[in-house]
Amino acid sequence: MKADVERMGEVLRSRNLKVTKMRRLIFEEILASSEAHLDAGEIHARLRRKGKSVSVATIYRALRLFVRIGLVSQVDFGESHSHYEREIAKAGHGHLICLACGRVLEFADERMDGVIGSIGKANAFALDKFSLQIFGYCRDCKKT
Amino acid sequence: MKADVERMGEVLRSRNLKVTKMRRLIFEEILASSEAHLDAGEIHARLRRKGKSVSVATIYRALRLFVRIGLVSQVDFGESHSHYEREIAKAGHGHLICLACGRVLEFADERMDGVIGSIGKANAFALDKFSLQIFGYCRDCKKT
DNA sequence: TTTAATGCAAACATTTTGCACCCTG
DNA sequence: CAGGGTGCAAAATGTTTGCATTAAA
Repeated sequence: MKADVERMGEVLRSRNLKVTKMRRLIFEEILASSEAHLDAGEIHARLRRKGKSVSVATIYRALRLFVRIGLVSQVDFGESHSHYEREIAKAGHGHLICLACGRVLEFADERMDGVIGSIGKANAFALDKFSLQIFGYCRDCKKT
Repeated sequence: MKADVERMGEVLRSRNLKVTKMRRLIFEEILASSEAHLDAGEIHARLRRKGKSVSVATIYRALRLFVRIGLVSQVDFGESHSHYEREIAKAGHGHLICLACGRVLEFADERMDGVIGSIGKANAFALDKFSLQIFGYCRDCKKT
């Protein structure tokens, strides 16, 4: 986690971008709540609760930047806003979203990469990334 | 296509919903431009161009309804708004999105369903649907 | 006729921008 | 101290809602 923040510094410096207090706070918040798949509003609320007041504009600017330089990835769970998580290298990584309680589970299945690679090849696409959301009902919710 | 519109009528009637002129126009527009993966604004613009003025509220209400009753599916290409396409039964259906020109290609790969089914099982999820977007550069754009 | 659907405009939610000021490098 | 970063508030998007009116069944 501390190492991640240091890496953030390196990545920023290597691009002549500044390592500011706000960027550190925002990035740390994403790391600290990796389970939660935070959205911009939630990041704002959590920082505020800790007495760190950061303007929403700064949060959105930082998030966009983090995504652009590959520190964070932007994910969509079928809502009207995006969520953000630390960029994960794991192969075949995606999310299972419960339609009842909203819970989000991560998964990683190496078979995905193979299938997606061949889909790309079949369509003459140079692949960059993919985004897979699986919707259903989680263990607890499917009972009811 | 005409058959599809009739099916729309049946589905609506079976739920005591009304088969209105506006709903027909909106649904026909989605069918007619199935390649285009229209968004709400585009549907509004196309209908207006044809001299059919439909309020945006009606378009959004119809789209939400169509999605709810399974006539249309809502897809997300990483933009700030949704696109809509006729609900497609094809197994393992997803989209390839070109990061340069924005072109959207559909694909269907039966292997996907197997992989996704086993991911669901492994996580005790009762699957409902999935959404897969693959981002990259299309044949034309990857050259440059 | 009765009930759902529509249009309009206002309200909302999310994200972006312009600009004066501030801080990191 | 130069140039990027921040805050604020206003604007831009995208979508939803309340309410009076219209049109299916």
